[in-house]
Amino acid sequence: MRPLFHPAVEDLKPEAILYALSDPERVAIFAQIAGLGSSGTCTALSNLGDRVIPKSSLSQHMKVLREAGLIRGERQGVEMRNHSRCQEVDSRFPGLIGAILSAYGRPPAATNAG
Amino acid sequence: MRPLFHPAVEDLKPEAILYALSDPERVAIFAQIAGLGSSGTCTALSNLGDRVIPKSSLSQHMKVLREAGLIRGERQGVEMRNHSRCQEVDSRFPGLIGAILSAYGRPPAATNAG
DNA sequence: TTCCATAGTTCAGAAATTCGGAACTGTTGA
DNA sequence: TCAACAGTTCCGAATTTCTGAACTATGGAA
Repeated sequence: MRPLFHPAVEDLKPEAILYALSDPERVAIFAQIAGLGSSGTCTALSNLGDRVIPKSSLSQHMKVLREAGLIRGERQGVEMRNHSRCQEVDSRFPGLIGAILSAYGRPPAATNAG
Repeated sequence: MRPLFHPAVEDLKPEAILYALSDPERVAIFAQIAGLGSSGTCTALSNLGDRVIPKSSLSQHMKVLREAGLIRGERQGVEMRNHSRCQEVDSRFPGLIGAILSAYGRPPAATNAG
């Protein structure tokens, strides 16, 4: 398995972020991770909505979020701890994540994306 | 040719807006329309970037922007006048368009999206 | 060490989407 | 009636997405 790729803050691309968050399922995942403040495992994120996301699909979703720079994933034992990169993204694109989450009716926690 | 579809403000979907603006070519088109303040024809929008967009592709792009509720197109004689729906979108999702255009390095005019 | 369970990734084929040239529609003007 | 023009629709090729199955990696038990 190849190591996970995480873009540097200066390499963040708005199109990747918008694309990643143009899928409600990914938004639910991201909002959960960002809302927790802490990390979350993939498995814990697989049944947020009205269906159970197949794990191969979930893995793809996580990859899209990761490569857009929205989350950081690091292996911890058997599982993967995912946490949001809201502050980094916000430093690069101020207000973007907040506006997006608000539009989805998922008001961001001030400490995470404000 | 079927009549153009434009969603009502209350039917705007964040996912459609983010998807539409996850393509830099569409962002360029939208920014041009929004920035003009006035309307623009499709043809005038076809060579904004570093390539000429084929007109069938351009037509698709316009459709995506239109159906996301970002622009309104109305036939005027032979051509189509397109104008932005920034204010309507902004009334529904405050700050969203501004944050997105800013992230793309296309600061929105205050009168159009603020 | 070997085996098993768990967490997540990668593979691969089917389904869906996107791209763009060619054909078409609708409007204007000669 | 015809030609020119603006934009849409069609349709086949290329790309992307989806997801079950196979695989990798880690940890714990025997």
